[in-house]
Amino acid sequence: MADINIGGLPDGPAQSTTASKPQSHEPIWDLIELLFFAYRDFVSDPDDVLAKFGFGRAHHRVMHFVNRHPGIKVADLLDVLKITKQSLGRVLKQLVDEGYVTQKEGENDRRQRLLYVTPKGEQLAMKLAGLQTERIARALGELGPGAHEAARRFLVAMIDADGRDSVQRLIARADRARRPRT
Amino acid sequence: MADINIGGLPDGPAQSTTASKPQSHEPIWDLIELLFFAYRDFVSDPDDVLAKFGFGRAHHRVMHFVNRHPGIKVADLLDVLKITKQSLGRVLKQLVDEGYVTQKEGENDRRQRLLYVTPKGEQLAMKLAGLQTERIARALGELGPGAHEAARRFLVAMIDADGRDSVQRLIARADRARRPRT
DNA sequence: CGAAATATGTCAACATGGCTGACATAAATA
DNA sequence: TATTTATGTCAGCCATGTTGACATATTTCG
Repeated sequence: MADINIGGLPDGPAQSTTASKPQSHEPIWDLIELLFFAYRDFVSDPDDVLAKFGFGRAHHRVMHFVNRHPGIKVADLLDVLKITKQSLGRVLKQLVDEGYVTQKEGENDRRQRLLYVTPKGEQLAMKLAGLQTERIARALGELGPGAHEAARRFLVAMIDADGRDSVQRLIARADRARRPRT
Repeated sequence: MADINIGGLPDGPAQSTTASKPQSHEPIWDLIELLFFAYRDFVSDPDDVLAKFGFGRAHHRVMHFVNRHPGIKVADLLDVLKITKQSLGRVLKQLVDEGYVTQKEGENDRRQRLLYVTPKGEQLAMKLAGLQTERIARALGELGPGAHEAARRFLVAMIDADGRDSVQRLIARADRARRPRT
């Protein structure tokens, strides 16, 4: 343990022991700031790689979700990213033009453009996911065995109540889609 | 087993039980995606308020750190935010011009511009922190009593190893600065 | 003291990635 | 057939990041 423990205090400033009361007491400074720092570093690893490809974070997000959810509809991707179709269109066009993503007509509904990564696209997506996994694995490795589950539960609880179900379904569905063996 | 997963199953797809092995096996999809979703929603609450003031996320970050670390030097703020002085200068100027932040000459070193929030600035900063605290408190409230500590440890571990110490010192220092009573 | 380093500010130009609004096309559906 | 839906696209704007060059005070060092 030693000096891990941000403030040096074993139980936070006032919230830890009163976590059940949601009144607007003192801000939960430590988690507010830690979320900022953790996320800042979390996205920084891929950024360096992406720069070499002439891509940015927007491309990363698209690549990630297309790779992870093969055959995703444009509309669903928009919903996940919560951006406009114009913003998506810009980066998606580049990814398609440069051969990282392909589009396929929907079988039932031929208006739909289902999105898939190409082998080249998958390679990049997996590379980026690998970087982020390294960081997460290192972090989890420093903590106890329950850390993965604890982190997952915390992050899920942080998501908007209404979007939470669809996010969980999305992730669950992807697990089935990407790993048919088991 | 059902297909809602995330918060449900005690041992995930493959990572939960092998969390201690840091080899680059299968990406840790769930945490990668959950970090994205959680952070996306985490910053969305303040965004709405900021929009009414004509401010954006960049202003929020500056307001936050100046409020939380009164008298912070410009150089230190740059270091924390990891942006260029030109980017900072733009938003900082607006915040100063509109009376949310003030600058004071350093006592020892008169080249320094130490940054403070005005009462008006503090009000806004606390409002924003309150929104984020609501979300965090709600999340922690849904989880067990150890959740705050677990989240803190996970987030700290996610930070770059080299920056981690300075972040922890920063947070610890701020706790002392902002709450001299105790 | 004078030179060099430091802390900050500023101008100009550019890139990325959000946004709105308007409009076009093809396919599904009522 | 008329309408709705899924998608694409053009045009322009805004926020916020970048680099590079340069200016000004002030401190520090030789």
